[in-house]
Amino acid sequence: MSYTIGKVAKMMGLTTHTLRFYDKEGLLPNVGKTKSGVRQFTDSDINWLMMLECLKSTGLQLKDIKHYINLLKKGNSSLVERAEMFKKQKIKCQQEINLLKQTMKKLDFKIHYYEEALKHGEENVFKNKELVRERDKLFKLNKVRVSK
Amino acid sequence: MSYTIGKVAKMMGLTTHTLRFYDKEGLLPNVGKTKSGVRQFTDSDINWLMMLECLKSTGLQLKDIKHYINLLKKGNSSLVERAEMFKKQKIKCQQEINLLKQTMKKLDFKIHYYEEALKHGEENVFKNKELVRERDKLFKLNKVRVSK
DNA sequence: ATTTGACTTAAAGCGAACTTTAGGTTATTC
DNA sequence: GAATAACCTAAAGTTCGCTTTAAGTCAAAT
Repeated sequence: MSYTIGKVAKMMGLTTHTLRFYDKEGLLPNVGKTKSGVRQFTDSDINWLMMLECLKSTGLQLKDIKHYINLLKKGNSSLVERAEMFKKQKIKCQQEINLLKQTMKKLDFKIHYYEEALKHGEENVFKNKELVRERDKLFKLNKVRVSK
Repeated sequence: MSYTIGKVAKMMGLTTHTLRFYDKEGLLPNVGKTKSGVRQFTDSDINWLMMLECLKSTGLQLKDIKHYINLLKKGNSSLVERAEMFKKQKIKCQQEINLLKQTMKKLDFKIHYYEEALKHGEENVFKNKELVRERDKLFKLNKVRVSK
């Protein structure tokens, strides 16, 4: 069984343009072509595409994935480096999550602020001392030190 | 008290280039200039810059922040829209976090995979049925339906 | 007085991941 | 057999948030 680029695009939720772009970038090794140049995707190409999507979803950049392809081609001798790749990526991912959690807190504050503003008028919001404390805790940039 | 662009850059951990860029983009309303054209930042400009950094950290794009500036200028009548802005942003942020948590699981799987591969050889990893199940659970793209 | 360093504008460049355009060939369907 | 749909390559364009470059003015220090 083989699939045209259009079929594959639909299957994967990508555009044909994106698939050709990936091919051009060397992210689709092994995709064959007919004599007239039409790409023929096999099931194994589809499987690789699924893997590619998964790697993307782990936050890897396309160039990282290309590097990963090269590591795969090296076989056994690249096992350690491949493992390292994912460990590093996990750390980055966790940091990202921590940052977003901080961000959530700031957004909650802003939302709280606007609730109060709608209830009591914007000019009265910071008469609520609790809100002032909350703001100061969340929004002071600790790197900033305004020394005269 | 007023500060030159260089001082402010140091204070805020930005470059002078970035500050001029923000100014050009209309993200720094109210920054004055000397007759010779040199920017003079006041404490209130610094405070606004801190707010700007905070807004950025909530995941807003510069154009959103610009829009927010316009809303601020409108005063009271924009309260509801400003509130909406942050509520929407919170939803986006939560979705992002959920995605990254999924990503973490995938990375954990990959790391687990490579631990096993280093212990028992890559060709033997999927003799461990538990790992196979784990893989299938995490890495099946549900949007993909390879129909004939 | 001249050199150094900080400031200015305007415009081009960058990196990531595509997307769009242009111009053309092939395959299918009525 | 002719229209239409799907494919092809190559290259330029897009968006975002800066960064870099170029060419110059201005102010302070030696």
